[in-house]
Amino acid sequence: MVPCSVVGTTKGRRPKKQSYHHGDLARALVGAALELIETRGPEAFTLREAAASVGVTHGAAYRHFEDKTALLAAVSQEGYRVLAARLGDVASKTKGSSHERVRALAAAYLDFALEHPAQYRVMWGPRLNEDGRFPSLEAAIQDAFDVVVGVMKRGQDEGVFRKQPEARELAIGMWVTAHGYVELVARRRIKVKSRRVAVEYFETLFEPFLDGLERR
Amino acid sequence: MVPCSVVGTTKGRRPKKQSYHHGDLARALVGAALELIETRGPEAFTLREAAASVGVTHGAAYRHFEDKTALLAAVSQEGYRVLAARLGDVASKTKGSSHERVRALAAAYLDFALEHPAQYRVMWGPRLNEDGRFPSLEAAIQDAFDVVVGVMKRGQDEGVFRKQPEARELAIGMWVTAHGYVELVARRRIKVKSRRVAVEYFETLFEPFLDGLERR
DNA sequence: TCTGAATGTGACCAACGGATACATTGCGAC
DNA sequence: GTCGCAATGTATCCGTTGGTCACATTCAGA
Repeated sequence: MVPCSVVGTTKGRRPKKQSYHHGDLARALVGAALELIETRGPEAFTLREAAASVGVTHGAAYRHFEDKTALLAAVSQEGYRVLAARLGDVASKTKGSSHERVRALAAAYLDFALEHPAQYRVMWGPRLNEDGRFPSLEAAIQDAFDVVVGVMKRGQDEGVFRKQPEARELAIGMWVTAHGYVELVARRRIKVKSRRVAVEYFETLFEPFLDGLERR
Repeated sequence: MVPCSVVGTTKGRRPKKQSYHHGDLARALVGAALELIETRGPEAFTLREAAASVGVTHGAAYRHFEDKTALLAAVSQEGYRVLAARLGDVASKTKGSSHERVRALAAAYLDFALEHPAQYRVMWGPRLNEDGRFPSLEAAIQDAFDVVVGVMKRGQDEGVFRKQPEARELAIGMWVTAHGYVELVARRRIKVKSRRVAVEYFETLFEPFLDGLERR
């Protein structure tokens, strides 16, 4: 499997057509799409260019993706998969108080979003799940979200966080804040010099929310 | 001026070509664009259709807008103009404490965003101000933002809100929260039955932030 | 009234997303 | 092994879109 190219290894080099069949075109297309989106922006992204960049006619893409939107959904899903993995890592490896865990979680979220701004925009982009298309994308989003809910729940179980509202609501509050902040930074409404500064500035904004988490 | 149609009066009826020149095509196009965007979504919006809907060739649009993006920028600017007006209204007319004024401001923001979800998406859409195009759009955004800063400043002057961080930062915190919330609602990550419920739910999420505003 | 600037038209272009008929290939049944 | 079919990729076509340009029409000021 995966003879020619894998996600992240699609750097420019066209596999020079060693065989009629590609091997794992679906994955290669997602990789190419990711690269194009990150370099030229989601708006400029075209199916044809993605196909060409892996050495294949644009028609071939339709064997693996129903439409352009479906390919974008795959890119989005891949993003949520990586995000969930990172969040899960942070959640399990962070020692210390639940407060610190939440802070680390937020930092990981910001890091991901600011490292891959274009992909992040796809992940929040056009209505990808209109009428329940792409249930696997929906699941990937849920996975990422569940990590946050888990951390909140743990904080409650340890008696550090308040028990009302429920962990789910606390997680939503955090998501609202982090995402809103990312958007304002990405759209240059908040100007920060570096990613590190962005995270630091966020933490001061985030402090009231953290205080609000405290057990009453 | 404005002989044929004005923003908001472009309902379907084609002005049946009474004259070769339209009169105020720029405004009419923005109105038509708004209507199309709100009905079919920003992605499906086309310049040609907007031009056709006001009874004009698509080429004519280019006499008034450099590009499709420029037309979208105008739609966005119109949105910020209305938003700023509404916020200004609420800010000046709300009696009571500064807390209540901030709450009312947030409610007005949410109302606007949830009333015009598609336009709101354009307002946060593709990178419209890349490299400082559309300075007037930038100004419109600033106007809306300044209303919020003003309310925060007033709260500080009255000694109700803390003086650190500055009013500007407080306003940003509020913007982050409100916008993040709008996005989660619009993308159905937060499910609410009605706009009223959406605003109510927001206020519970928003409470910690309001508490954090308190003078120390 | 005449004339140039502003505005709208119509034809044209390249690129895109999508569909379809056809070519090539891998793989399981025999 | 080889045979046949399903999977995959190709070539070509189509309608639509954003954008340009030469030309037509109109308006307004001298």
